[in-house]
Amino acid sequence: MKYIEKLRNSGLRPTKQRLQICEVLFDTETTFHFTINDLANKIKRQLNHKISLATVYNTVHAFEKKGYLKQIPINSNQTYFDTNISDHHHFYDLKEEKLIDLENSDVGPIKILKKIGGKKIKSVEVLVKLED
Amino acid sequence: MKYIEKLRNSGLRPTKQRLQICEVLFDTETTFHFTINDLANKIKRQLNHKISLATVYNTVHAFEKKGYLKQIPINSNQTYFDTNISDHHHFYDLKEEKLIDLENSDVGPIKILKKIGGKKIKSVEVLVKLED
DNA sequence: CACTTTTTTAGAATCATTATAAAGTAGACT
DNA sequence: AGTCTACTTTATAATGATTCTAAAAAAGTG
Ligand SMILES: [Mn+2]
Ligand SMILES: [Mn+2]
Ligand SMILES: [Zn+2]
Ligand SMILES: [Zn+2]
Repeated sequence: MKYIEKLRNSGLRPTKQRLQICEVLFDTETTFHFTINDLANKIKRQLNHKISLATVYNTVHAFEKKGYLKQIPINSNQTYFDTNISDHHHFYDLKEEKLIDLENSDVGPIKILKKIGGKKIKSVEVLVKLED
Repeated sequence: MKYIEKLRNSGLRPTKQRLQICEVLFDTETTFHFTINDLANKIKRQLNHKISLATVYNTVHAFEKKGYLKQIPINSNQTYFDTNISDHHHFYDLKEEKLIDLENSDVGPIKILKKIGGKKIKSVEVLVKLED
């Protein structure tokens, strides 16, 4: 399996659940945005059995810490994650409550002119809210 | 009182609680970022009595809907609001878990080149995460 | 196989937020 | 002022996403 090494190299044991979650998350044509609940449903649908919700939470957080997933800063009652870990931004359609990728090339270069002493920039994320 | 008109013009009755929350929010030298809980504590401290938490929630949401407050898109277990309603952005210090204003002039102009049919851009918000 | 450590799991706990519904208040009109 | 109505406040309950717990299962090691 192609994810066994990836997990081992991250210090995560390649359990059946983690490998299955890898398939659902990463064996896809395109990247996508999801909440934990979205993912739990997708797993049940695709694999025809459920993985404990606690495991889904644990795994998503582990993958996020390892950099295999990104959290999207947005105000929602649920946390959104992204399988697209490239440097990119988002439209948020307020009516549809949907996220849409904005590639870095779709946004001009962003210059941060202000500096905070002793701190480094870890990420720059743009959220563009859309209305009708 | 200077907030009576403001509230009336928004279709909000100028109640004692709303006027007091206006004072705490807007009678300040500088703008600030807060959670509902921060605000409830600030009220108790500054006014020496408490306003029901439900009223604080109701009022903050009413003010946000009227445009007197902005919600800051950030992943936290609590929702952050901003009394600075100007077009501006934020640093988020991951270590200190603090928000810092980034004036629009501190960030170069942002060009959104991608368009979504039938949708208008309502806001463009940049979140710059800081680490040590 | 033993043994240790990590992981999974169901269910409970937490806690920010929202809903409920009864009591209070503001505004309008006699 | 008093009456009426719609809006607001409030304590409290309900909701629901997330985290915690602790016991059972699985993984890795030799
Ligand atoms: Mn969240
Ligand atoms: Mn929130
Ligand atoms: Zn994305
Ligand atoms: Zn701000």
